Amino acid sequence: MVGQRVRTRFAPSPTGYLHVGGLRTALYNYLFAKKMKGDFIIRIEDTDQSRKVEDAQKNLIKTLEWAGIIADENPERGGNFGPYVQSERLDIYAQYCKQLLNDQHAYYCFATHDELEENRQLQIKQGFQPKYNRKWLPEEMGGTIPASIIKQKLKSGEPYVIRMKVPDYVSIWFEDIIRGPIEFDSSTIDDQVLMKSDGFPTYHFASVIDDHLMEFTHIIRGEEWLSSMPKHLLLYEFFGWEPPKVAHLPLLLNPDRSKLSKRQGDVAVEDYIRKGYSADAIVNFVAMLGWNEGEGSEQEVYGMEELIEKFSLERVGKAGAVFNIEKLNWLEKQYIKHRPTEKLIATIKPILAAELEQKTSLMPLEMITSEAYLEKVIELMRERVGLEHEFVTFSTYFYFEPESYDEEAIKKRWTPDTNTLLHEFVTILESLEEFSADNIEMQLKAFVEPKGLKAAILIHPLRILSSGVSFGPSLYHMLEVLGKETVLRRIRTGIKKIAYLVS
RNA sequence: GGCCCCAUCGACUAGUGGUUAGGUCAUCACCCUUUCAAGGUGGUAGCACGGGUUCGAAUCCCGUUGGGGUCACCA
Repeated sequence: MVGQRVRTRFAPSPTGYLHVGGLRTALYNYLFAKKMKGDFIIRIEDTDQSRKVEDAQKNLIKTLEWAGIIADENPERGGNFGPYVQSERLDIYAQYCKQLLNDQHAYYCFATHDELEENRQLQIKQGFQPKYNRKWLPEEMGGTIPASIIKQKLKSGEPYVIRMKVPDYVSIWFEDIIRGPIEFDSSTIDDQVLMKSDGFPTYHFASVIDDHLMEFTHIIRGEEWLSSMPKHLLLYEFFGWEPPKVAHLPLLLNPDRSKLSKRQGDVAVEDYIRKGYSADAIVNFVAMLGWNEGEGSEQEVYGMEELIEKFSLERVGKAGAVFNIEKLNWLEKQYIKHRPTEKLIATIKPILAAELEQKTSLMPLEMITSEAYLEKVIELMRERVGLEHEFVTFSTYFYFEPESYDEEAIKKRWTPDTNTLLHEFVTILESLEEFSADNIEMQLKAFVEPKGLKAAILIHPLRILSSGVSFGPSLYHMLEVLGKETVLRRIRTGIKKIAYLVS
């Protein structure tokens, strides 16, 4: 064990989307492995055939890679410890199960579902803990069923499961990297089913076998697995294997402190991708939910490389953390603020292209789709958007004519003289040789000051007419970017369109 | 309910016996300002409770309360 190359795993079941909690588990496994110059592996736990979802495995891997979490070994890429899909390892589990049977650490159980349920209800009614009653424990293991009966049942092809025999009244102790020493009494543990009647192993059995065979040195998983730890440890003991080190991560919580779930917001990483969050922000955010650098650090923004460099399991907290979307939003803004313009352009382009398929623009297409133009939009909007797609969706007026005008703002900003002033100023704008921000500002002030008026008297109406809304970047710069032709057109048609409001 | 885990501002957290309990998000006020942002300054706000241990506890121990997880032929 000492000096061994670190190997960690993320072992999701392919039942659908990637949960943000799963993303964090995968992240921590990845960070730890990379920090230790080891390997991170993805294994698919598809031992429940009924819950298997088509394409889920592909999607899981794809989403993880989107986040920058690249596995060294996975079902698609392969590796020296494959197969990495449990349904392809059935013969392996059968073989180890046989060993347990031979060693009398496991036994056949022919109880039916109804029988088990009945037993369970009875125990609950009597105030006992629901627990398998060991009806099928064979004589030679201390039970009542003679070997001959078992043999006969087997021969007749009756369905059965195989259960592990949990020793009575032994203390099971282990050291969790995050939580410290934890102790369980074996009498509280049920005789866990190892092999289901369909021939598939249960999670507990398959994961122990695989974790050993795949030579993982550290198991990092959610706290919901903490209480099944003793079963796993017993299995390691039965086989005479050295268990890996374990770390149980605190849960991610809803705002009401219950386990993070659907119904109270989005839990799928895919939901956040769809909304437009970037991998940088999501990874950064999720990493900080339960881990911090400590030592008085006040840093909030971390890139993947930096996380790898600074991550440590010892600094993972024990208490659950609420998934607070506001902080995510803030982080996203931080990233947008510092993201290279070229990168932003690359993500905006297809979004704009899609918009242009839906709506027609009166502006020259070559112009508004050019990188030079997008760069100017980004310059003006960078500190005003919360998500990348908002360079298009929150800034539509840079590409499309206003569809409506903020009526509230019009009522507030229009005086009886506004239209007259506007008409006069449009003529001035039209005569401008150089349609630059400085020039527009100069002209506007020169126009307004002799009249004893403030610039604001025209600034607001100009903004509303040319953008439709009352907020946005510096007016002069916005007009410059829009261009003379567009600005003149919008003011002229705008005045007509809002006439009903200001007559 | 049994077992297990957890507990510092509304949220994420720093803190490992002696601090005016620090930072970030959110929130409030002010400044900047043509708007909206961004930025700046300042403020409100926290050690769940009760016992110990100690000269001294957010920090260590016990209990209480509260929250969470888990008790399947699901993972």
